[in-house]
Amino acid sequence: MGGLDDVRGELVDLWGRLAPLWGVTPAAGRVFGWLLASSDAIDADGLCEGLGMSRGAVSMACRELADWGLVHGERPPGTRRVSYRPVTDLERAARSIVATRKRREWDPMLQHLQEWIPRLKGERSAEAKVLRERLSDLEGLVRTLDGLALKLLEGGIVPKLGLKLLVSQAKRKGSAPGGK
Amino acid sequence: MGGLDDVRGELVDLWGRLAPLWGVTPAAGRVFGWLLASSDAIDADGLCEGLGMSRGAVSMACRELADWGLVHGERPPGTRRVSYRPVTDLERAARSIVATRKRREWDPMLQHLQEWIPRLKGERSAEAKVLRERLSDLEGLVRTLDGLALKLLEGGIVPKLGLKLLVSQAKRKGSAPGGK
DNA sequence: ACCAACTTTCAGAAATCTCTGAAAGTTCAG
DNA sequence: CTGAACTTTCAGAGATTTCTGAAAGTTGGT
Repeated sequence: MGGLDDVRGELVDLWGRLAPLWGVTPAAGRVFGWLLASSDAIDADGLCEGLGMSRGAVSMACRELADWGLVHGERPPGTRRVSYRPVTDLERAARSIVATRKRREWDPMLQHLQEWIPRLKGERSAEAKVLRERLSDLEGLVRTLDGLALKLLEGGIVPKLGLKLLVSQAKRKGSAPGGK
Repeated sequence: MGGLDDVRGELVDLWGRLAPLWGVTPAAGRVFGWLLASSDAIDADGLCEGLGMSRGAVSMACRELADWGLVHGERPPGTRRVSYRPVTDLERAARSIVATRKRREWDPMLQHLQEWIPRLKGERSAEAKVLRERLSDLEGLVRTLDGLALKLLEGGIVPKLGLKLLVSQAKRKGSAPGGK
């Protein structure tokens, strides 16, 4: 009673609210939160009941989470029922998120920039000149961030060694999560 | 007349679609795109006309962009009309975005984690134990990412070469990350 | 091949987010 | 202080996203 259920509820709630900021639907966020708080794999019925969601919503959410690489479905031999478990290797999970966002955000951006800049080459107006410059700057920035993302993806998210260093530095500088 | 207007239109469109992925409303994204393509500052009327948006929407969008630190309003002396200009220092703009997202996403996450973990201390169940472990892992990851964000914020975001340094140094065993 | 056990799909309902337009508020010149 | 010139606010309209629930589709055992 008490503690565990309360914390689980708040966790589900927080993930439900934060998820959209990450391009994940609220339902998927809630499901993931619930799975995090379970020691065993859970099947669709369990999720429906636990979260008060419909069958369809659970199905959609699980599929979405599987697409993001955040959960795995498993079918115990002898049954037809799929149970879900969250990926507990957080490093891997974070990597899938970065990869997906890169594909959805940076890649189309770069693609368009590369097409737009040449199309402005002919224009003489001041407007065109300014835009051309700004787009070039933007391209530089996006390439830089893209490179950073790639680094993270390849090198196992900022190899733990370096990580600890960064973290301890961050702590020293007092970056306490501020008020509400 | 072709090129410039076409590119501007596509730019406005792309930013309108990408903006929500960044927690920015579509309207604000479109306004920013339009401003990027103008060599001069533009006032609310100009934006209404150029983008076909209502007065209220333009006002909201400009306020939002100002909150993110992506545009500045300026009032030429002798008039009451505010004109807007995009921040062209992209490094600074990117920094505002990171700072805002950190505040909205990581900080509340950490705050909750720090509160939840102690509340599970009393529980004996296997569920509670698993959850406690997972939350601790999560805290570690969030702290790591948070530290990385701070690094970017403090250290003039991505001095293009510096970045590579940061990352490659992180890989190198034992040596402290350079920088300041 | 057939059935029972599950899962997925999808049209319409519901909830949420965004925009409009006009009224109210603010600011400055005179 | 007053009025003109702008900006901000906000209730309701409109658009978009998300959820439900039942029907259709799969799958594995027999």
